[in-house]
Amino acid sequence: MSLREKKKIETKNKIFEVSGRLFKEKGFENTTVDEITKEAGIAKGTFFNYFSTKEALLLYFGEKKEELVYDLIENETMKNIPTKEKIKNILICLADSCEKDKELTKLLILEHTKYMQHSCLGPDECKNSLYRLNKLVCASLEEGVGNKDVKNSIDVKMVADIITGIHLYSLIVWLKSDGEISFSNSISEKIDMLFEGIGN
Amino acid sequence: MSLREKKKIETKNKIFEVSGRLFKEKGFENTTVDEITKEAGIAKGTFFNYFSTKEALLLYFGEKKEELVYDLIENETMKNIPTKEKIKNILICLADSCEKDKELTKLLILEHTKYMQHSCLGPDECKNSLYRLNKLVCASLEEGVGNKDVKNSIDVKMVADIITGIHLYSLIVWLKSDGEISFSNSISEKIDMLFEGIGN
DNA sequence: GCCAAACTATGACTCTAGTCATATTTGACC
DNA sequence: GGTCAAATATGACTAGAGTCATAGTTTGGC
Repeated sequence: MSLREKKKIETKNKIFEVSGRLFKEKGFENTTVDEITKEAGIAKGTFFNYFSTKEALLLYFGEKKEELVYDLIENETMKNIPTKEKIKNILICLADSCEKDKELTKLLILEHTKYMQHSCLGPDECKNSLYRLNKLVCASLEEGVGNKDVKNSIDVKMVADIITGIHLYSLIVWLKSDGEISFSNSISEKIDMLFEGIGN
Repeated sequence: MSLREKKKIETKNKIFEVSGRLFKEKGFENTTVDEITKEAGIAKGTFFNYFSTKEALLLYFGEKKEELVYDLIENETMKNIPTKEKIKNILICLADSCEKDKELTKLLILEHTKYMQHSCLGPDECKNSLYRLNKLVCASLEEGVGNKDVKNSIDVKMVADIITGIHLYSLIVWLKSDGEISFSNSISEKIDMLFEGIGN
């Protein structure tokens, strides 16, 4: 590795490390790019050579976090268990990961909502965690139709959308709550309802 | 009405009118508060006497829009029809309203997400359209349990959350699409699935 | 009509994200 | 180890949201 490459990685890590500390200390909004660069010992302009906006840095934190959780989820999808359990497990993995850092989760939801609108990326290229979840659920459901765990009359994509929606709104309710609700518990019960139906 | 009150209403309307035109012409982001105030013939500081932030103005547009749609929805809730149909109708009303101005809907989703996090308002005081929907659906479901349209073993609040989630994610998918999808159609099918269940 | 208090308008100012022309550093080649 | 081009760093600068001390207006009581 060349000196140039080494320095680049070092600087990016320095920004990541310093900003992580500052965000925890004073929150994302109350930390300025000026502070980050001063603490990191670089010029302000340099920051923007590494992250196109302050929000892009936040998304980078999100990516790092997702790398971890999607490894766990990958594992779950391999298992040979009933479809309902598999989908529950996927959602619980995600929920657990969110529960580990509520503040970051809040900020990321906001950023993802923002980028959802501005980016011209279709659902497929988009790195957004929701789309990723949607595709995983879709795959599990297709498997479920094959296994006869799931009615074969349904439109798999539509059900994946329902489940993604359940995840998203449960997340929002949990974020708004003061910690008395468990995100993963509430998700699990909702999936049961969807499988069994609510009508008489 | 005193002169003072009259002037206040006049100024607020002027801001509303001018900004509505500018937002349509060049979009929300590309319109500055400076431009709005110049066109409206007031000083910049005055703007902030009426709307605490530029985003608050956007939320005001949202409120005006919601006033209209919630009148229609109110009507639907009065009708004596099967619970499933009633809930579908509520969601379709909302969807139709969103479909009338996609750009505004996009911006409002973002603002609501933002305010969801900052405001310390609980679900009850919050004007957020999602919470309002949630409560309406909750009421219809309770009625449905009474009518035996809906299983009485279910947790009504939880099902209302599922339905709100379906609405939210369908909205997001529709916003991202290039108009080929109909928001209200997709919602309707999803509600059928929830009532019938997807499991075998 | 006059006055003080309450309310409203004003625009210069601050704060911060993001830009960009310029300066510095690095690496490849001779 | 000198030279050039590409990559990277720099910080003065711009733009736009939001603040606030001050100036101006309205009102109600006398």
